[in-house]
Amino acid sequence: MHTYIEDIAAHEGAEVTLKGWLHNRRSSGKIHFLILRDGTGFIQAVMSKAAVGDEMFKAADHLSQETSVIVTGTARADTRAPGGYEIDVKTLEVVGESHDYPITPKEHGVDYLLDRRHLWIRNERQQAILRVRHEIINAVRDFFNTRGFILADTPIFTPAACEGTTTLFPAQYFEEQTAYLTQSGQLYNEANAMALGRVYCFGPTFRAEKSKTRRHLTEFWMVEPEMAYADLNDVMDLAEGLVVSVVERVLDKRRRELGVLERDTSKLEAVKPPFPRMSYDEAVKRLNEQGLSFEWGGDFGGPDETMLAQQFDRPMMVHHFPAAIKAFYMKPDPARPELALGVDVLAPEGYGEIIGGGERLADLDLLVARIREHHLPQEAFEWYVDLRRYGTVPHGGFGMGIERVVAWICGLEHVRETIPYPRMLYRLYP
RNA sequence: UCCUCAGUAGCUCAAUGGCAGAGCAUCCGGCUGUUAACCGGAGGGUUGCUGGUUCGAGUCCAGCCUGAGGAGCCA
Repeated sequence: MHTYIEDIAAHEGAEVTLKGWLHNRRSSGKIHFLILRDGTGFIQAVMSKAAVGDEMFKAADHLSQETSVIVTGTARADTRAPGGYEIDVKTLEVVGESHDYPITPKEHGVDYLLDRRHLWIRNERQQAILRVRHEIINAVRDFFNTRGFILADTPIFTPAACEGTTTLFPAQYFEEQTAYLTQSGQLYNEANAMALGRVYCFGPTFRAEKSKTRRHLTEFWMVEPEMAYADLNDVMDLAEGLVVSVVERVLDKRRRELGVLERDTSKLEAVKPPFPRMSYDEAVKRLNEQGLSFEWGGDFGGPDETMLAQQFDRPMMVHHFPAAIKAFYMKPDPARPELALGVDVLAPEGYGEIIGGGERLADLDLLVARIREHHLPQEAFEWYVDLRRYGTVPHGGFGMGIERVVAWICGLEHVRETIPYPRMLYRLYP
């Protein structure tokens, strides 16, 4: 049995064994300060020459960064310790040596760190981010699971594009057929919703876009809920509830990690319902009032999204987009067919779009016409069209990009730090 | 794909067209309360690559390579 650092408070005054790695070391002539980490936290182990004797003290002289060690000693409360506790070392055993660890306590460039991502994640800050990511994913799953949604995952190998526009990663599929890595579970989700009522899928998504920005990865994780018998308002209510629930959960369970990241939590505490909801028409008007010349009919760029979101202290929604800039499966507004019943959720503080979705096109004839207009091969979509042939109903849902949500909640500059091994244009290692 | 910027010691960065430097890391020595500990010493260089201008190029010019930020596209 050994003790995890996160549980140290329960062992005050007792002798404990910690198993971990040496994170850093400071030394004086007759006293060593060894910073240990074990994946659950960091703690300072104090080794005095008088307590352990010359031999063990000298052996600890040359312990280097990331040496794996087993330390036994007494847990002691100490106001000088950042975590409130220290260990007075009785014995120390080296499990595995570490020489010339490449990530030193000083600064490093992003490229250098990404080439050593497998080691970079040992860093306290990176650990905090990955813990928040874990909490966000759990919060998302709990949100849907406690509301009657069924997890029904969609395939990663797909026969054709879900949305004709973006580029796909091809893969050889047995003999003569090419498969593509999924760029959205959307279409399969609709079929699943017709079977199970309310569903969600949660998995990796692949986009072969040559995007080179702080908001893009080629491989990212997306959660996509879909509801039968739902309209645009139901979709917006669901998106709002999800975001509020996730932020509350992180504030509740991961305060310590947000502190490590120096996140201004007052910005997150402001994330309360209701979120402002604004039509595309209104958004265009606002942009022009703010001095950005934006023409009706275009899609928002980064600066446009930032300008819109900056006017509020919580996420905002833009709905009723021009149909021309949205996917073929979006339902047109019956009152104004040039508009699509889609919605985007924009995160505050300039983080941009975190959710995109809306009400789907449920009418058979119109869907077939749209597939033709978009020059998509109808044979590949016959199964999807079937959903309109056999008991079609109003339905809708959305997709939420996990990495963008993590970046926003953690207050990060770039989504590359939000996933253990980011895949980007020009980056496939490690 | 386009635009902008960057590339010098293991790492982070200095160096007016004129001797290649500092901090950290590593190694040696000192220190019983350090918090990216501190103090003293040592080793460490094909200045991304190729060519050009010049008495002389890390520095100026051209091309290429690699990366970053942004655009487009999207979550």
